[in-house]
Amino acid sequence: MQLEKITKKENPASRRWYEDACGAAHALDIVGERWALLVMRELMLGPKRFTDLRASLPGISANVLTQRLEGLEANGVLTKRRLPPPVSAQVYELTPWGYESEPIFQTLGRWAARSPTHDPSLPLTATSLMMSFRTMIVRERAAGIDAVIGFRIGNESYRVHVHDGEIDAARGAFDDASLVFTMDVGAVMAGAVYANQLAALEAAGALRIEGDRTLADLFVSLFELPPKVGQDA
Amino acid sequence: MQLEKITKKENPASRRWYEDACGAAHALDIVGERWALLVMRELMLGPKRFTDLRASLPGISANVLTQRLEGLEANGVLTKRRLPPPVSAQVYELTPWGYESEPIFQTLGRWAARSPTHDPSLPLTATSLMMSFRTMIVRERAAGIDAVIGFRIGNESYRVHVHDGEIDAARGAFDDASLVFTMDVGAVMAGAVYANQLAALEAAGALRIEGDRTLADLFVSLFELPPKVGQDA
DNA sequence: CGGCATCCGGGAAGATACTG
DNA sequence: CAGTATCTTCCCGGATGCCG
Repeated sequence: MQLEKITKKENPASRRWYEDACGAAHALDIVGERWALLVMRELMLGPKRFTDLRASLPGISANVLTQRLEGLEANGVLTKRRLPPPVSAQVYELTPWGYESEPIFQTLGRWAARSPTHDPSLPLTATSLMMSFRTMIVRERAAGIDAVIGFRIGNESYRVHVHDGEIDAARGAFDDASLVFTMDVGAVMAGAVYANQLAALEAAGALRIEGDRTLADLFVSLFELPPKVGQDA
Repeated sequence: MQLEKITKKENPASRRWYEDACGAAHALDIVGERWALLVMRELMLGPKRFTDLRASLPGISANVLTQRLEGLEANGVLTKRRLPPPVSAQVYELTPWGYESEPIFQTLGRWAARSPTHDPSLPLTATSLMMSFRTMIVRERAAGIDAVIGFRIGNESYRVHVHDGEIDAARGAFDDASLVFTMDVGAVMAGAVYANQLAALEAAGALRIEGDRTLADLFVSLFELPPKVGQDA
């Protein structure tokens, strides 16, 4: 008789999940594997294709990305869709419920921004930058503003709409923008906003500003990071 | 002998960490490993000792728990503390910043409660139950209430204070409670609250109610789960 | 080129046993 | 009670190769 490993291998429910009715535990069953949340983050501003996801997440390997996409699709977080001709490419898109995960990123980000070990000098994807705007805006400061701002980051374009104390961000064109920022990588804009380096970065040539310069100065003053641990609010 | 410990953990650019300035990514660097968030969850209502953590997290092995506690301590999320005599036991306690992670559990839980694959029949720790109260309370329904309720869950005691539309929960005595629920496991109370089974569970002997029964009926009506995916709000 | 499937090495997680 | 020690299993990361 093969009395080999009858342990728990046979029990499929037991091995790799938390068996816990707690909502947070179930969330971790779905998105707790390595890279899963970052894949979702990169899809928060609209569908992307496999290769673009890989490019946004340096460090993820193709097979892991495949596994995560399969798992997230099986759990109803995203869907695989084929664009109509002539594009005819395959893209991955969050489901409506998948898009509802944004508050998870906001609470994680707000909490970790206070971490003593957070290093803001690391690279930042354009998507992360846009999501940080939505998270870190100080509503009262933006209350009276209604403006459209364009961003060129590498070869991507983003349209940012400030209105009613909030921020909308979308990938794509920004014909109606009254101000356009151009830069190579998202970290530049993060330095302008969160380290008050707008003027210095423009002088250094890392950031180009076209259009309403008063709005540019105003925009970068709308945001505020939570204080680091040990520093009082 | 000491040359055994050539930890590659020090290599900054290579292994296992997302290299991403995004706050959410940094949060995952800290709490993204398996079990880390659940360990923190079990500490959200106050310090616990190693063995109690293990008991609350069936499935975690001792060595993994040791590693998580070390990692979380190194990142300033919790501290190891020795209780003064005569208890003289070692406990783990969240730092103030560690306690600030509660919104992470709330957003994760609220999101996952809508999941099509969520199974509320799994076991639920007492801590999870208390945190679900804090998350799922409908403020308007609780607005006019000020009451103290005691819970005996297994051999643990919890004091729950409903006031100003919110819930405070703490481990420990509840001398001033006007109502006491007694049960073996937290899942019973979850059934009473979230599946409207209060009367049935009491009749079945799974739940004992002492004190203000009107308050008991009122209490279980204060909470509401978000609708499942596919069902309208 | 985009989207995987496959194979491999190393390390993290899991189970069990053991110690101060 | 509070963890080590050890061994096994499995996942992650990287490279390669297939197929439309």
